[in-house]
Formats: sequence, structure tokens, C-alpha cells
Amino acid sequence: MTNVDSTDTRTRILQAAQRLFRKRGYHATGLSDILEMAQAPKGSMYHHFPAGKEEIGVYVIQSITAGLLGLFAQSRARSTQAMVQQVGEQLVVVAEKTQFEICALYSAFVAERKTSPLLGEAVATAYGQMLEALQARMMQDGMTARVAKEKAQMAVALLEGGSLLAQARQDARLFRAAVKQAALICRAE
Amino acid sequence: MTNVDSTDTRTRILQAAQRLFRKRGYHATGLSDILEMAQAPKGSMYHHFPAGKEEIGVYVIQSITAGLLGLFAQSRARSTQAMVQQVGEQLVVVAEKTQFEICALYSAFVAERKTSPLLGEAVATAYGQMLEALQARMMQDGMTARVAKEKAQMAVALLEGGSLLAQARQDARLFRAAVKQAALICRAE
DNA sequence: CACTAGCTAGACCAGTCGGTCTAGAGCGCA
DNA sequence: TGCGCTCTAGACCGACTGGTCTAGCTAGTG
Repeated sequence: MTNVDSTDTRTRILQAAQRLFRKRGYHATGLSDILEMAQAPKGSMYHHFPAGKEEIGVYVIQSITAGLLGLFAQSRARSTQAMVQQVGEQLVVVAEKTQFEICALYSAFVAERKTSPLLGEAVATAYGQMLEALQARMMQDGMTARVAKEKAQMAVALLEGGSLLAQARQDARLFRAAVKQAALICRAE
Repeated sequence: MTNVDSTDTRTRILQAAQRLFRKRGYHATGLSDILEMAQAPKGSMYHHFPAGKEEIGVYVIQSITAGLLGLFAQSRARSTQAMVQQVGEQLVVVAEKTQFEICALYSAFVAERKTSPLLGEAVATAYGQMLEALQARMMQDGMTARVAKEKAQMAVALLEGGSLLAQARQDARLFRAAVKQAALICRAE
């Protein structure tokens, strides 16, 4: 059967890529950077990701989404507001710990839409999943589909923007305030 | 005196760089792309910008700020809410016209902080100026400094995030909704 | 007119980019 | 033991990157 390390190498590459893409951006990250951090040679990379950097980017985007949706699913919060507050706080803590190495959601990939249709589609889908998840959760709180959708959009925009602002100004309070406001937007009225 | 075209070339380069940086991102844009769009040779570029691409980036960031502050200053709106709504709508129209070629504020440059201290500082300063301008305007509406500051932060985050979301999903309504919500946040209570 | 400074023009450079390719290590199975 | 597949390993490639340098055009000034 396959080598036990095979998945490990693949995972190491994906994790390194995720960190570097979110830290420096997709284009600013070279394959050599990823491979150095992942301690893997080029051959392994092109074995696991035949389509190269772009393919890695798509997987990274999907992995970010899976992580966030997982946090939502794990949350036992009673309302969407509480859930956003709780998951948001986790993101803030990570941002603080890593000294803002990481954009909150997908901002590092949005611009790639113009360069790579694949990445563009992946990002659009990812945002869509986030929006749908939040909308669905709010409808459980009793909101109409329309209101829930609008609120979800504002919450996601606020989180993404707040994270960028915090990163640029190196001030976690900006991100934390955005989380609070996003949660507030999600509350049932 | 100096050649009349000199400033023209400089301006052309800056305008081309602004468009391309905001469309594709800083790293994804090559000097050759800028020079081709600006119809200028490399020699001219390095004459006007001896420090190269990084220097252009800093000027572009400053130019974006100047443009936005100019729009604020021109606005005759009675309240901050109205001002944000009005200026925001202008941004939305531009985004629509250019098919979302352009990020609303500085998102294209935030990640460069990790690569270039100069650009990082320029972005931080730029956000700071935006925040201060909004805060000052809201204090004219009678808010306390603390409340005005918080509201300014949320408005900027919402605009930046909303623009990204709209760009990623190719849907101007997302940006327009964010503008409306940002304006709403800025209203006196 | 000649001279100078500002600017244009693009050839050229070393370095890096993403990507390809071949060699072989390691393991499961017959 | 030896075949075969998965995966590792990194040399190598052409294309392109940002940046440097020199030559020359042009306009303003004496």
C-alpha cells in the first residue's frame, strides 16, 4: 500500500501553503517558500498536486472554509449572535498569537480572480458557503430568509474588513470590535 | 524648465500602477505590465521613481487616500451618514463600471506589510487618516471622541470587507448594502 | 549657436519564478 | 527474491522578475 508518510507530506505542504498564502498573499509566496517550510522536495509536491500552485491554492481555500464551518458546527451557542461572538473570538486569539500573520477569511485570494479563474471560483464558492451557513443559522433563530441573508452579508463583510484593518494597524482591538459588531448584527430583533 | 511631458509620464505611470495594483494585487503586477499600460520605458520609470516598485506602491497608496479624503471634503452632506452614503455610492458606481477591477480601499496592499516595511507603514497610515477623517466628521455631528472612533472603525471595516465580498462574488449589491450599513453605523443616535 | 539638464529609450543583468523530468528509495506482494 | 507502485529527491528549464546602466533625444538658457 501507500507510504504512511504520503499523507503527511501532503498535509505539511497544505499547512505551510495556508500559512504563507494568508500571511504574504498568494502571488508573493513562492513554491520554494512553501517547500522549505514543509520540508518537502518539489517532486513530492508535484506528485500530490499535479496542477501545481493553483491546485494548492484551491485546496487551501477549501480547507479554510471547512475549518470555519467546523467551528460553527461545533459551537453549542444558543443564538447566531452568540455563535459568531464565540467563533470570532477564537479567530481573534489566533490572530493575536500569530501576530496577525493571517487574514481572517479569504482576502489573500480575492485579487487572484483576475489571474486565475480556478482560484476566483473557489473564493466565490467559499464566501457563498459562509454566507449560506450564517443565513441558515439565523433562520433557525426565526428570521426570514431575506433578513437573514442581508445580515449574513454584513457580518461576513465586517469580519473580513475588520481583520484586514487590524492586520494593517497591528491592533487586535480592531478585529475584536468588528467581531462584536458582526455578532450584534446577527442578533434576532 | 523641465519637459512638459515629464509630469505626464509620471502621472501615467502612477495611474497605471494604481489600476493594476488594485486589480491584481501588488505582487501579481509586474513592472512590465505597468510600463506597457503607461506607455513608458523603464528608464523614465526609474528616473521618476528611483526606489522602484516599492516607491510607486507608496505613492499609489497615498494617492488613493488623497482621492477619498478629497471626496469627503467635497461632499456637502449635512451628516456623516449622508456623506458616507454619498461617497460610498460613488465608489460603488466606479466598481460597477470597471467590473470590480478595483478594491475599495487598501486591501491589495495589506499583505505586503510582511514583505515591505515601507508599504506596511504607508497602509497603516492611510487607514489611520481615513479613520481620523471619519471620526472628526462624526464629532462635528456631536458625538464623543470615543463613540465616533468606534463607529469610524466599523464603517471602514464594513466598506473594505463589503468591497472584497462584492468583488469575489461579482455582485455590486453586496458592496451597495455594505455602504448603506456603514452609513447607518455613522448616524447620530 | 553650443551647452546643459531633464527625460526617454531599451539593452542588459543576475536572480527567481512555476513547472518538468529522470533517478532511485522504500514498501507490499507474489 | 524480485517485480511494481508510490513517493521522494533535486537537477534542470525557459520565461520572466525587478533593477542597473549607458546612449541619445529634446528643450531651455547663455
